[in-house]
Formats: sequence, structure tokens, C-alpha cells
Amino acid sequence: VTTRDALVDAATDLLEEGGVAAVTLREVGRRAGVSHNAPYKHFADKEDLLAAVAARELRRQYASRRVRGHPPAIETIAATLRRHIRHALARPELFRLTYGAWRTGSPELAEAAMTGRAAFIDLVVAAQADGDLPAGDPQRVSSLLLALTHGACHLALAGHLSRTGKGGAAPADLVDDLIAHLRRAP
Amino acid sequence: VTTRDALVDAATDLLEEGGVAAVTLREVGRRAGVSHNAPYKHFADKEDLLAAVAARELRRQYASRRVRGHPPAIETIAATLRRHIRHALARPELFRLTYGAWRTGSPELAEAAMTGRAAFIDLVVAAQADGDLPAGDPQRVSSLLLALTHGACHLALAGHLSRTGKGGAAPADLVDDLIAHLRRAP
DNA sequence: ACCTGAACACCGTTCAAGT
DNA sequence: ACCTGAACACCGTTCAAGT
Repeated sequence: VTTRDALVDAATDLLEEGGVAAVTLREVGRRAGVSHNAPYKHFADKEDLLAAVAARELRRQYASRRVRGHPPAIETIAATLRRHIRHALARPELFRLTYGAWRTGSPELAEAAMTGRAAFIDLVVAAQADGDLPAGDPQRVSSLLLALTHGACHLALAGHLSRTGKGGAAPADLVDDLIAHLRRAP
Repeated sequence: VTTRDALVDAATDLLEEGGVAAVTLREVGRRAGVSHNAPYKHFADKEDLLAAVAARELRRQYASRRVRGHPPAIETIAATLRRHIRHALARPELFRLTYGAWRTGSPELAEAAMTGRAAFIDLVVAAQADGDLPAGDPQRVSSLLLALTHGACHLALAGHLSRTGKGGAAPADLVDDLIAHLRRAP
């Protein structure tokens, strides 16, 4: 285990424990067993360390996306989005960091995001060929699905999707609703 | 202009200028012409001040939502979501703060959010009666529309909706797409 | 009721120095 | 090449004191 990995591990743990404010270079160093500014030998600054945390998370999510067998593409899409939601709700801070805005255009982060998106667009193309998704620019249909999934997670995490009374809807319900509507509207 | 308002003004300006990290109680006080800890006489702590910023923004957005005449509800819905997008893209930091997660359950903030959502649900009910939106729990249809709008803004601000090549889609395009699909799928 | 100034503990970052 | 310890400027928060 390299020092760099230990630093990213510590930062990830701190993030999930107490939000981005709890990620302190000093505490990161302490947990990794190095001095409070050893991080500067591996990362330009605090934001660069956080970008590494986000990039690793993106790569892990993509790696876990492998599918057994060959179910219809639309089912793989639904499963992918539901897993995305599960991850977001289980580790909210990591989700917010990973898909938040970056002032620094980290190439590592940009490339990880690109890879995942390209694979998803391929699935949309396949589902369109199956007649399970409406025709149209696949990248645009893909954006529609991802934007809804993303927004549902954000609203849920912000408490704006509360399941109070009858009208509540969990993020996964909204994804199901959208897919059902798209199937009916070619 | 009360001191409290001046503090909220200063905090709002700082937020939009340099993100949440730039909102410093010391600088807020400086800009408001008071000492660096006068804010503590009006707000419990920094997060409470930020909650006041977010709550005021929510109230302003709701206040600007008044409509002349009586166009079909679905058009008012589209216009509302488009204005939401315009605000988010124009003032990204304020958008992220307003709809971000809050560890502190500020009642002022919760109430402002509730008011806006209730008004939107009324519009959805009217559009359903017009046959312009599919039947189903209005709160759930409303969540679908808001989640997509929200997610599209977040993706756009994070640079994940880049208009490169042919496949790019702006948030407003995605909202139009969703509404078109919903109209066709009753 | 509202504000000030000093003080405390903490943090990001830099720098000279060590192996 | 990687790490340490001291140092600097800054910040959130508290407290005693002022009007």
C-alpha cells in the first residue's frame, strides 16, 4: 500500500464521516501515519487530493458495472441507474463530491467520467435498437436518463423527496416511472 | 436596511464571487461595515447565516413566479422550469447552496421550500386535468419534472452535459424532451 | 439589544532542512 | 524521491466588556 493510496483512503473515510469540511490535510496525514504536510508531496493541494478521491470512486463504479449474461439493454440500463442511486444514498458525501463542480479541471477525473458515460451511451443505442427507448440522439436520451437519476438523488439527499403521506417517491420509483413513460412514447 | 439584511447581502455576494469557501464571517462583517463577529448576534453560526441566504433565495424565486393571464398550465410549468434553469446557470453557487444538503434543519428554509413545491403541484394537477400530463399521483409527477430539471442543472454545472459534437443537450432541451414524451404517454 | 476587541484552537500552505 | 518541523496568515467561535 503506497503512501498515496493511504492518503486517498483516509480522505475518503473522513469525507463520508463528516462531509467535505471534515477532510483536513492534517487529519488525513495523521490517519495515514505521516506528517501533516506529507500530502503535498503527492498532491498539489487539498482540492487535488479530493479530485483523486472522486476519480477513484468513478473508476470503481464503472468497474462494478460488469454484467453477467446478455439481458435486454433496457434492463441493464435500469439496473445501472438503480445501483447508481443505491451508491448515492449510501454514501452521500462521496456522491456529492464525485458529481459536484470542479474549479480544477483534473484530467484524471475528466477521463474517468468520460469512460463511464461512453459505456452508458452504448447501452442506450442497444435499447433503442430493441425498441425499448424512443429514437433520437442517443447521447441526448442518455442525458435525459442520467439527469433524472442524478436529480432524484440530489432531491432525496436534500430532503425534498420526503416520503411523507401518500405522494412520496423514492429516486428508484422516479427512474422506473421515466423508463415506463419512455417505453410507451416512441 | 437592517444589519441582518446587510449581512445576508454580503454573504450572498461572496458566495457568488468565490463559492462557499469564500464566505468568511470576517469578510462578511467587513463588507457589512461591522466587526468580524457581529454576525453572531444575528445568526447562531456560519451555517445558520448560509441557511438565511438560501431561504431568501427560495422566497425570491417563488415571488418571481407570478404569471400574467391564464395560459395552459403545462406552459406555465415549462416556463417555471426554464426560469429555474436560467437562475441555476446564472448563479451556480447560489443554486448549489439553495438545493444542497443541510445538516441543520432550518425551519425558515424548510418552510420556503414547502411553499414553492405546493404551488408547483397545483400546476401539475391543472395540467393533468387538461390532459397535457399523464395521470397518476400529482406529487410524484411533480417530483419527476423537478428531479429532471435539477439533475440537468447539476450535470451542466459539473460539465457533464457538454455541447461538444452533435449530441450535446442543454438543460432546457432535456426539459422540453421530457414534457414532449409525457404528453405523448398518457 | 447590539456591538467590539482580544483570545484560543485550528487549518492550508510554504520553507528550510533532513534521509 | 520522500518526509519532517517550524512558521505564517487566516478562520470559526467564545468571552469579557462596552453603549
